[in-house]
Order: sequence, then structure tokens, then C-alpha cells
Amino acid sequence: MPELPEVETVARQLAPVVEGRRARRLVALDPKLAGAARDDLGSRPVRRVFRRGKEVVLELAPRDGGPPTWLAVHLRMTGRLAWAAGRADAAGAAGLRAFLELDRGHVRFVDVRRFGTLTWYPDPAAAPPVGLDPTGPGFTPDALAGLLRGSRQELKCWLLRQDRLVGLGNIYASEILHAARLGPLRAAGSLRPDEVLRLHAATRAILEAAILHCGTTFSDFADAHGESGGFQEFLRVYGREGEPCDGCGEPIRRIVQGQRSTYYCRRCTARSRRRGRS
DNA sequence: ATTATATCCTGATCGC
DNA sequence: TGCGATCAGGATATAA
Repeated sequence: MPELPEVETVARQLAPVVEGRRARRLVALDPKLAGAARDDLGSRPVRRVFRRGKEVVLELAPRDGGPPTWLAVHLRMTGRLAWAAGRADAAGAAGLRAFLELDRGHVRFVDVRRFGTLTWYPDPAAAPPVGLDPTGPGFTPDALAGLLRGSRQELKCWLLRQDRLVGLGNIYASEILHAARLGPLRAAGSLRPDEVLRLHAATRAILEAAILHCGTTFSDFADAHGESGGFQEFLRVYGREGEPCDGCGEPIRRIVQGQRSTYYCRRCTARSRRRGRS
């Protein structure tokens, strides 16, 4: 479910209600998350909530001059995070996998498919490095060109890699390629400089617009308030197989790359469809 | 090293 | 209505 704009939305909405609250303990209801259970948080304040790649990080104030502690939440496919007043009901609503008990209310982690993860980093320096964030200042056309250089991977699959750029997923990868008029089968390292510029601009533009609209709700994304995102109305190719492209009228195609659907318009990407070499 | 596949889960939906 | 097959926005361990 959640790609960068959805995770950003959750982090932004969670921050004002959770920052400053004191964390008491983390209760894991799902045995898969048992390793993340903590009873000894000692009422440490949540200092800030932010997004790191596709993770939501809750940073707890240091215990005594030491480094702060990070709780990294990865929503994977169906995870949701939301703050709720009052105590978590022991029975647990359907899909409630874990909750972080605060001095007022608690943060609920709901995850139907149980792919999501909770990871504690006693020292943020211990958190593994992530790829370049495409919403940050370091994301420049040159930086993108450098990352692409030499890769023979199909462009669509390359965009899904989190060790190069972080945050893109299956929906935005198709949308970005469509906006950039680049074929998904192109070899990532074969892009000409003007094509890298288009990819860079499209990535920025699509992500900014999606964040502005609080993400995309395709089937069941919900933000920290349990609300739907609004960007799905702006999707131009994803989930639109057979529908006319709103740019040229040609039916949108669906192909499978790496066992995942890719949607694109053949005519709009015609001039950059060949596979190319690096 | 880089790239492709199988696997982790549950629920909704599709075709018969 | 019932039922099996298929699909879903992610990422990783394993294989080639």
C-alpha cells in the first residue's frame, strides 16, 4: 500500500499528536512482532516523528545523554499507523498487531497482511543507510544520472529498488514514467541526458502533487486519521488497463515486470520505448 | 556484483 | 451461492 507520499502523510499527521507525549511500553499482539515488545521505555518523550525512506520513525529522547532511540515502522503492503485516545482495548480490533502506549492515548499498528515490521535502533547510527530521497535537496539530475549509470535493469524495475532511490513503489513508478514519457522496458542506464532530466522532473512533480493530496487510496490506504488519500483521482495510467490515455486516446497497456503490473501508454512513450543499451 | 525468482500473509475479487 | 484461482500499493532471502 504505502509508498513515499502515503508514508509522508502518516508521519506528518502523527507528529503533532504524538510529539511530546511520553512512551511507556510497546505491546506486540502479533507473535511475529514479539521481538519489538518493550516494557522498559521509562516514560521517555517522543521527540519527533518523521519519514525515512518508506519507514515512519518515532524518535525517543535519550535516556541520559546517550543517543536517542528510534522505533522504525515499515508499513509494507497493508500497515496503518494511527493515534487513538484512551487505552488500547486488550481484545484488540481486527488487524491490530501492536501498539505503543503513551502517557495519553496510544499509537496503533494495524496490518492485515502482517508484512509490516517494527525495528528498534538503540542508536540511530545503527540504522542501515537508505537510498537517496527524491524529495530532498540531494536529488538532482546529476545525482540521478549517477545512480542510473551502468544499470541494464528495466527502468520500471530500477525505480522500485530502494537502495538507489527510496520511496517509489508500483503505483508511482508507472505514473512517473508516464509523466516523463519514458518506456518501462528501457534499460535504466541507457537514458540520454534529456531523458534523465524528464525523469527527474516527473519524479519531483508526481511526488509533490501526491503529498499535497495526502497520498493515493487505491483499495485501502488510510492516513493517520483513518482518512483516504486524494491522489487516486489524478492517476493517469495505474489501474487503467484498456482505458483511453488522456493524452492521446490510445488504450493503456498492462504488462508484467518482475511479477508486478506496469501500466503505460505505448504511443506516449513510443519515442523512448526501445530497450537501448548502457 | 547484478539481476531474477520464490516467499512471506490475508482478504477481496473473478470466472466458472 | 460456492469455490478455487488470481491478484494486491513491499522487500528479502536465495538462486542464477
